[in-house]
Amino acid sequence: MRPVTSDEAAPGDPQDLPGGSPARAAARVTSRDVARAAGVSQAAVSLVLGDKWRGRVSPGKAEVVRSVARELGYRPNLAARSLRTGRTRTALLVVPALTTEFFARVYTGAARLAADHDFGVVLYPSPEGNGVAPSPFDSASAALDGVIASSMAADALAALRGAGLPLVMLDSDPDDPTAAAAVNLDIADGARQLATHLTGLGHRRITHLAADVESWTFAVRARALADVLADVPGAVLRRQPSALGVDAGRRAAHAALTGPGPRPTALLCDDDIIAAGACKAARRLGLRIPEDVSVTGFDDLALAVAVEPELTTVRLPAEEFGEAGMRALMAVLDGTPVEAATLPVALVPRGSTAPPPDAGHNTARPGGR
Amino acid sequence: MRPVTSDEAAPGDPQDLPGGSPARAAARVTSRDVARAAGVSQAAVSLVLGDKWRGRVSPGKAEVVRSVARELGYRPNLAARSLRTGRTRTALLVVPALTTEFFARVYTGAARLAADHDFGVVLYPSPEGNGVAPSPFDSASAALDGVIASSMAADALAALRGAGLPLVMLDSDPDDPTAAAAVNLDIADGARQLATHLTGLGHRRITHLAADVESWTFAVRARALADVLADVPGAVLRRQPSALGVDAGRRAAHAALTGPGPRPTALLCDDDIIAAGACKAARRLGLRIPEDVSVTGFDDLALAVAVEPELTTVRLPAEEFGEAGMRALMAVLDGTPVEAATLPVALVPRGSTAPPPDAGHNTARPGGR
DNA sequence: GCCAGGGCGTGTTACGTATAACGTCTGGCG
DNA sequence: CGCCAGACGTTATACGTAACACGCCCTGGC
Repeated sequence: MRPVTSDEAAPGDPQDLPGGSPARAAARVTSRDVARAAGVSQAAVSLVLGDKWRGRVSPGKAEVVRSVARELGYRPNLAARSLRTGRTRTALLVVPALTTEFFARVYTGAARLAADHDFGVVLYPSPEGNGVAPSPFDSASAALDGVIASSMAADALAALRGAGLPLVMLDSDPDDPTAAAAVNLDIADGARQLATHLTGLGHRRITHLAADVESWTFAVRARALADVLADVPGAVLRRQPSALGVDAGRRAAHAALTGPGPRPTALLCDDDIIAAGACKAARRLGLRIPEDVSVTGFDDLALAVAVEPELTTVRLPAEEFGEAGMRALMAVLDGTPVEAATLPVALVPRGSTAPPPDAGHNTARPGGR
Repeated sequence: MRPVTSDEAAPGDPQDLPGGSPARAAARVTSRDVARAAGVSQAAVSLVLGDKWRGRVSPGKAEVVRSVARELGYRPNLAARSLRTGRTRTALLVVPALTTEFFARVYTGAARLAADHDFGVVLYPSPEGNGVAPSPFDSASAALDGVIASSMAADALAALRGAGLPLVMLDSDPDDPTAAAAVNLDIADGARQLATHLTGLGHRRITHLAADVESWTFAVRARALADVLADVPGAVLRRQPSALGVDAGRRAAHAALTGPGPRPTALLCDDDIIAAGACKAARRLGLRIPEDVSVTGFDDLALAVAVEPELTTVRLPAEEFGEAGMRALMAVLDGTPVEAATLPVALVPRGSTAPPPDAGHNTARPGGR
C-alpha cells in the first residue's frame, strides 16, 4: 500500500474550494502541480522557472508553464530549494543596535539591494554591553549565505570568523585581514573637514567629545582630528570621553565646559546625539550656541535638524553604505573579485558653528546681550 | 578530518586552509554524521536532539548523542527541517518604516521574545508612498509561519489576508476582523491624558497637528481629543494636517500659529518629530516655549529629550509592544486562544508645557519682553 | 543509407530531517 | 506459564526542488 501522494486527488478535481477545513492554510501548490496542469514533467517546470531552458524546452511549452504557474499562484518552496542547492539567498547583517537611526538606514539600503538579487536580510543586533551574546548561528534563521558586519559589533566577530562564511566588513580597520571584502566610509575625511571648518572659523581651543566605545570608526576620528590640529599653530585639542546618548553627551559637555583651564570655544562631538546633549549642557550654563560655543555632530541624523540651532555635522551616506556592503557581498558570492570601497562623506555646515567669541582677540563675555 | 568547531579555534591552527576549493564553506556535519560517531541511528539523533526521547532512547545513549553532537559542532540543517515539518520558525514583522525609532524598538522587543522561542524575525518595511510594493512573499525569506503587522502598513495588508497566515495586528481598528489576534497600545488614553493635561493647565485654544496618514493610530488620537475637549467649556479644538517629519511639522505649526483667528496656546502634535518641528516654527516666530505656546509630542523618542525644552509627551512602551505582539503570535501558533491585549501608556510631563500666557484672562501679547 | 548531433523532454536521484511503523527484549502480572 | 506493556531502537519514507543522465526524434552531411 503506497501512501497516496497528493497528485491523484481526483480526476475531475473540484477546484480550490476547501470548504471543510477552516483556518487551514491553503495547500501549497508545488512544482509538480504545475507540471501536471501544464502537461509536462516536474523537471521541465523547474527548468523553465529557473530560466535554464535555453535548448531544453520549446519556447511554446515554456510559455505555457509560466502562465500555468502564474495562474495557480505557484510559489517555490524555499526550504526545498535551499535543501537542494545548499544556498539560502539570505544574508546576515550584524549591527550594534537597531534603534540607532544610522544602522536602521544601513539596513534599509542593504535590504533594498538584496531584494534586487532576490536575497533576504536578517538582522543580528549584537547585544549592547550587558547581555551574553548568543552566537548569531544559534538563532533560528541561521541558514546564511554570507554576513555583513559592522566593526562596532566587535564581540560578535569572533563567532563569525570560525564559521567560514563569506564576510563583508563595514568600516573595519584596514589592517584587519579577516574579511573577504570591506566597505568603508571616509570617516577620516569627515573628521578632517570638521576640524578644518572649525579652525577656519578661528577656533583654537577645541574639545573632542569622544565616544568611549572601542571601535574603529571612533578611533579614526580622533586620529584625523589630531592630524589636522597639529598643523594649526596655537591649536589646542583636548579630549573628553563620553558614553553614547543624549544624557551622556550632556554630562561630558558639562565637564568639558566647566573644567580647569580656558573654556573650549568648540565642542566636536563623535555623533549627533552626543552633540545634542552638548547643546543642552551649554545652554544650561548660560552659553549661547554658536555665539559662545560652537558644537558639531557626526552622522547627520534626523535629530541634527530637529534641535536648535541645527547641527553642523558630517553627513554619512547610510543607505548607500548598506547598499555597497550588500553589493560587495553579492560580488563575493559570485566569485568576482571585489576591491575595498570607500564612500565619500560631506560636511554640512549649519547653525551650530560660528567664529569663536574671542575672534576679535578680546575675551569672551558669555551671556551678554 | 573533522571540521573544527569555533570552540577549539587555536591561534595557530592550520586547519582552515582548504587550498583546493576557495570560498567554499566547510562541509556541514549532518545528523547522520553524529549518528555514526555516536553509534546510533540517525533517527535516534533526531529524537534526542528534538527532545522527544522520553521512553525511546536510554538516558545514557541520549547523553552520548548530545555530547557527540556538541563535539562535532552539529547544527541542524534548517532547510531540511523546514521541508520536513512544514514550519520555518520565522515570523514576518511588517512595519511602515524602520528608520523611525519607534518601530526599530518594536522590532527589538519582538526579536527578543522570538529568540526565546527559537524563532527568527524578518522585516518587511512596507515601502513608504512612492515605491510599488512587492508582496512580502516575493521576498526571498518568504517562508513564514506567521505575520505581525502594524496597521500603519495598510497597503501591505491586502496581500497578507489572502495568504492565510496567522496574523497578529498591532494597533488595529478593533472593528477589523481579519486578524487572528490583536495587540494595542492605549493610544486613546494617551491622547486623553495629554488633552486633560493641557486643559488642566488652562489651555482652551488647542490646535491638533494631525498626521495626514490614514491609520488607526492617528485617527484614534483625534477622536479622543475631541471627546475630552467637548467636555471642557470654552475649549476650541482646531486641526492642522501635517505630513510626517521635522520639516513638515515646522510648516504645519507655522500655518497654525499664523492662521486667522486667535492664536492657539497649545500645539498638540501627533508625534515627537512633528512636535520638534513645531518648536522650531514657534521659535522662529519669536514665541517662547512654553511661556507663549505649549507643545506636546507623542511616542517619547530619544528626540523628546534632545530638543530644548524637553517635550511633554506620551511614552509608548515600544519594546513591550513588539514583545506582546510576538507573544500573541506564539500563542496563536500554539493554538491557545489569545484575547486582545491593550498596553497602558503614560503621560510624561516635561518642559514644553506650561499654563497659557492668557491665564490671567488677559489677551496674549506675543514676542513682548 | 547511416550516423552524428542538436532540439526537446523525462526519469531518477539526493539534499538532511522528522516521524510513523515496525521490531526486539525484559520483567511483571494474571 | 503465557503474554502484554513498556523501554529501547532501527528502518523506511516523504517533504519539494534542482540537476544529472539518459532517451527519442528529426535533420543534414558524407
